[in-house]
Amino acid sequence: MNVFTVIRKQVIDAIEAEVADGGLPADLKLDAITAELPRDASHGDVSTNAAMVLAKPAKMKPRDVAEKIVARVSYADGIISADIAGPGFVNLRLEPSMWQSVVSDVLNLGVTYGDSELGGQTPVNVEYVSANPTGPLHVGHARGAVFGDALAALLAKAGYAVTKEFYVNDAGAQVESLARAMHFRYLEALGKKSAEDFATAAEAGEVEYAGDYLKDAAGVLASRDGDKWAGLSEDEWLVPLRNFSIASMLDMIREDLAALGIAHDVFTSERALVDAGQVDRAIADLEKDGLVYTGTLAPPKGKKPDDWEPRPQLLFKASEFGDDIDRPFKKSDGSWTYFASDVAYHRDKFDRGFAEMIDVWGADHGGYVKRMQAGVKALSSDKGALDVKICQLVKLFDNGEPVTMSKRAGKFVTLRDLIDAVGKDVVRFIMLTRKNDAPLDFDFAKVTEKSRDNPVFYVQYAHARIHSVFRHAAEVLPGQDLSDDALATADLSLCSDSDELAMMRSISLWPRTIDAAAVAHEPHRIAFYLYDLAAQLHALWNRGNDDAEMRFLLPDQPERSLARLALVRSVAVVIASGLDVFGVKPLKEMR
RNA sequence: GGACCCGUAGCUCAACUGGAUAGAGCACUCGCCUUCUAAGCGAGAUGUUGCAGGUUCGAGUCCUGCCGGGUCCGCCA
Repeated sequence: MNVFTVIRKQVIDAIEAEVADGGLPADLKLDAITAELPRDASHGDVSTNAAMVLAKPAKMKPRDVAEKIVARVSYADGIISADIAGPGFVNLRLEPSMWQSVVSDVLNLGVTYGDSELGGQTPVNVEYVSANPTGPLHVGHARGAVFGDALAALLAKAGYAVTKEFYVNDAGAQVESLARAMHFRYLEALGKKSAEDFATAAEAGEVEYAGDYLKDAAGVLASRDGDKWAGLSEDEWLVPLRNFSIASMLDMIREDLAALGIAHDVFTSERALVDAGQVDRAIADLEKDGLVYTGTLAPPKGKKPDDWEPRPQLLFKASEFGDDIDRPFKKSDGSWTYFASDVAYHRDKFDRGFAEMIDVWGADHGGYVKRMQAGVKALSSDKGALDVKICQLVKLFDNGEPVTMSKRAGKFVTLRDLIDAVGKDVVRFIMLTRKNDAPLDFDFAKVTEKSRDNPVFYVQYAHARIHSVFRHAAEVLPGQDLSDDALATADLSLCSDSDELAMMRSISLWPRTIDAAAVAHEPHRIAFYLYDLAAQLHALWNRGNDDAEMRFLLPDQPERSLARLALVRSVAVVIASGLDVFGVKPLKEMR
């Protein structure tokens, strides 16, 4: 049960009863009516905008509508009083039991409290990471990885049937460069080339992917195949070594992801799509719809490439679907562009039953969003929807000092470095403390600091404190059953302090926080919610320092203690539930 | 030149997607530990929400135009 939906229902019942009696016109649209916690507690428990929303269509003054609502809703179950405020808000004061009952709901449901039916098990495909299989994951990938994973968990909690997908870009020229670098490392492993040779070649730009990470894989290849590939021409070794390289890089990426607690459901290979003729088919279908033609693009204004020359190309009418210009499907050599195979890939997702798709991309792909959405509209006859979440850059600091990384030297801060430095859970939580489209500062010193301005610590500390209470409770209340089932039957009417009721209100916001975050595709809202919840818990805790009567454990008042234990236990459950969406383990102890 | 993102307190960020007097942390001052973790809590004040218009009962939020910052801009994925 959700307090807000219950109250909203009662407001709507009141309006419908009034309509039936002729006090309000029929056919009013009730969708925009809300029931929410007012920002200011003096405005009551729940506030509704119904009168203001209905005033215009009903051709009445907001306050007149409000009076009609108040007259009826005042007598509804659980409502003590209703009054009109400001421009026409109806403020409701609820029976404390309305909030108190939330506690037992939470204890009965456990971490499934907050699960919703919002999604109706609609299939949603969340594609994230999708890093090129050419090296280990780095910091930039970490944010998209965590974001996508948390978004997937969030949508699952909100009742969607989520598939987590990784798109493997294994068809372009970059994997051939990878194969060449692998071959070089392989010769090095056999002792036929030296590290100096490699450095020279890398310096001259003859070998890309100069990082050391290929060495291990090359060693594996050398011990498996001996010098089998050493005397052959590139034509002979390129394909097998390419396949070997991709496979070993993917293994490495999967291990990196596993270290972050991430496991995708589906890996889709670009090359497999191309080989299966899916690109040809997808483009042919668009051609049938008259959306493909051969033409010449105008050069970009203002910043013209030096080697610009007009060329006729196979183009997609992206501009008919909201993009700025039409986009090329074929390169001048006649091969497909990356965009063409990406269209085929999204067509493939759509055909697999995903009308709702979410792609998580890095900041440098911002300019690609419109064309991909245009592509999805075209290939799905406007039945598919693609939301693209762009994750902005992560700026690394150590105690306020920027951490520089040079990708050139093959030395960038890897995902592993991050995890080794601060731990998986800290990485995950911090990456979710900002909106995806805002840049994020990640300070190695700060994220491990034990203070209020480190949100991970602060939330975990609240959880640990609650567990600490329970460790003591066993001594203070010997023989009491402190299980969730038992606490769910505690007499919560003994928790009637205004701070305790406020705590319950916050707990009751959890389901709607989930829904709102899921609809907006914004997992970061959970981080802020948890932070606020933790702050309230810490505040309530400290009430006990000032006033012994407010301590959770009162040896001479077992009933009241049990009620308070039920309350704080439900806070712990909600925190655990939120951290669960983030893939973070709640801590029972911080010492 | 164009497209996309961002612009809120000295700094870092919120604001329940159009609601009431725009809120937190940091920094600064003062106060709170014989008892559940003081790694915490309480009190104290800061704003022309970049600027100018528009839409309506009501705008930080939506629309238009400027200003400033970032990212990107045919055959790289």
